[in-house]
Amino acid sequence: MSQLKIYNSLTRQKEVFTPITPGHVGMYVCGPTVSGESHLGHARPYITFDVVYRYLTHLGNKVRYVRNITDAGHFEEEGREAEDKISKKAVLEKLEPMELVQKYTNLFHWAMEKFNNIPPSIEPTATGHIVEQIGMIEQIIEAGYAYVSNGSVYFDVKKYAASHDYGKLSGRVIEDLLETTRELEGQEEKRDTADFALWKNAAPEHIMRWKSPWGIGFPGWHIECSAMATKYLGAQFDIHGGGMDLLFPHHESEIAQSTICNHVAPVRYWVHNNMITINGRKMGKSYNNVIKLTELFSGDHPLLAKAFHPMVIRFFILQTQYRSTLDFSNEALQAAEKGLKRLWDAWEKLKALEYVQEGTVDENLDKKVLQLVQELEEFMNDDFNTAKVLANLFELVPVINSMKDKLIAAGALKEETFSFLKKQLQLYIEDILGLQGVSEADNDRLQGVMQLLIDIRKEAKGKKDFATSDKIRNQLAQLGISLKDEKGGEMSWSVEG
RNA sequence: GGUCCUGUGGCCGAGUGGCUAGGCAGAGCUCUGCAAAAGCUCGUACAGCGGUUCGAAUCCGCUCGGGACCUCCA
Repeated sequence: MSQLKIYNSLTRQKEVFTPITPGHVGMYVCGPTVSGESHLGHARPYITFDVVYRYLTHLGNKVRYVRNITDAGHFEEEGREAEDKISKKAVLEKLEPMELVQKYTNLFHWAMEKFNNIPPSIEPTATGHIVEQIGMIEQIIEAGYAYVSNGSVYFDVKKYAASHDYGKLSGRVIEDLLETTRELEGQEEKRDTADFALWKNAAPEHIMRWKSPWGIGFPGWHIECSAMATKYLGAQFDIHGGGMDLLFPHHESEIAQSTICNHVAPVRYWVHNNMITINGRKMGKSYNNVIKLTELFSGDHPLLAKAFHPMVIRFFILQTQYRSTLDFSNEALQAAEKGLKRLWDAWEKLKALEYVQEGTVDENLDKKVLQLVQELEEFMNDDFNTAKVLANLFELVPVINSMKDKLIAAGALKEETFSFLKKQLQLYIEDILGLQGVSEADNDRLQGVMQLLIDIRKEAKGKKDFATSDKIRNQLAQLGISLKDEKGGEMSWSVEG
């Protein structure tokens, strides 16, 4: 049995994964900022780390999966016009900030459920942990690595860098950071442009504001993750995940803050997913090329040829290794849609198949199937290579279909191979990859009606009354239900997306 | 400008020295009342140039292209 290896952004290589406490894994993933709707790009980390969570659990670990909700808002822009992002938007929409936060949190949860993502063990909110954040900032000040300036608190990067490696994670060179001159106003509060805010004083018009030892204000950009991760996972924990775009400054700063407070590197394995691109460009607000999840599911977007089921998105994302960029296009999504259907149909067929001892065992086939199935674990252990897992699953599809259609004798596989195949596919397709069928036919009445139509059509076909049998099939097709004749006179149907 | 990543067949995308990735689309065949599905077969791809090597998509160099981060960002 191979060992799980994870690519660690910190060391830039794959490392054997060893939890700090055997049998237990602490995992923190940067969650959404609920000042707006999630888009396709946001789907990637949550699906990626859902699979990581599922796989670690499958390996027998008790995993505490913490994913925050950023509801305190960050700055839209640094400097004079600095405004709390959430309060600013709330003014525009004439909503209470918390009403807005609730709305987008609900939408986020709804999307997560559609993706079949398992909810995290703890989903802490930034606003619910102001006390912890203030406490952490006080510790940093006491340690001498932060200073108060005009009601704000800044982390002293230069001082930290003198004794620590600031830039280790992101590959930044501290000298370059210190040299960078920016023409942003408000910088005069800082001793150095590379310093980052731990606490910001709030202008009177800010709606979201809290009391602190330094006056009325709100927490800085990076402190919430440090505070909540420390609280729920301890001073040092196993995995910290997030998008690659968070490497700097967010995660780099998290390391600095936590290291000062807890005197230990906070994270053992930093794991980062790559971006989803559209026309080769990162999907993001600043590029004006986002497709929101609600638009994706409804098809209501000029760039979309049609609506796409959340499972299709999940499958689309899992077809790529998480550290590669993934380019969006209608063509690619439609390919994913058909691929998922093919895989799922075969899986459903296998589920319904029972082992029969007939014919002789085809040793070569048996060996091939066994290998394909056994490799699934190997691929997952190789830095969660879901792309390779899916490739193997697809290689098994013709075998399953051939068994179903009796092109391969039911006994061509050894009984133990057959049951192993069934068991592992259940495990990998449903439990680990978390895939589901896209059919919306889970409706008893529809099932009954369809069975009736199938019976009538069978009778008609038996009498060579093709006019009737074609009428049933054609009219169902118009309703978006496809009826297929199978070998042996059986019929199957499915609702087309 | 600095740091880093990347360029695979019509599209998406695995793959870091020699063994068919896979999916979608396309072509042919089989099965079939027809259709669909399914099965079989096929395209023989690795930006360009040069180098290392018995052998490179895979290592090195250069050229060209794309991108990320350096600012909120999954």
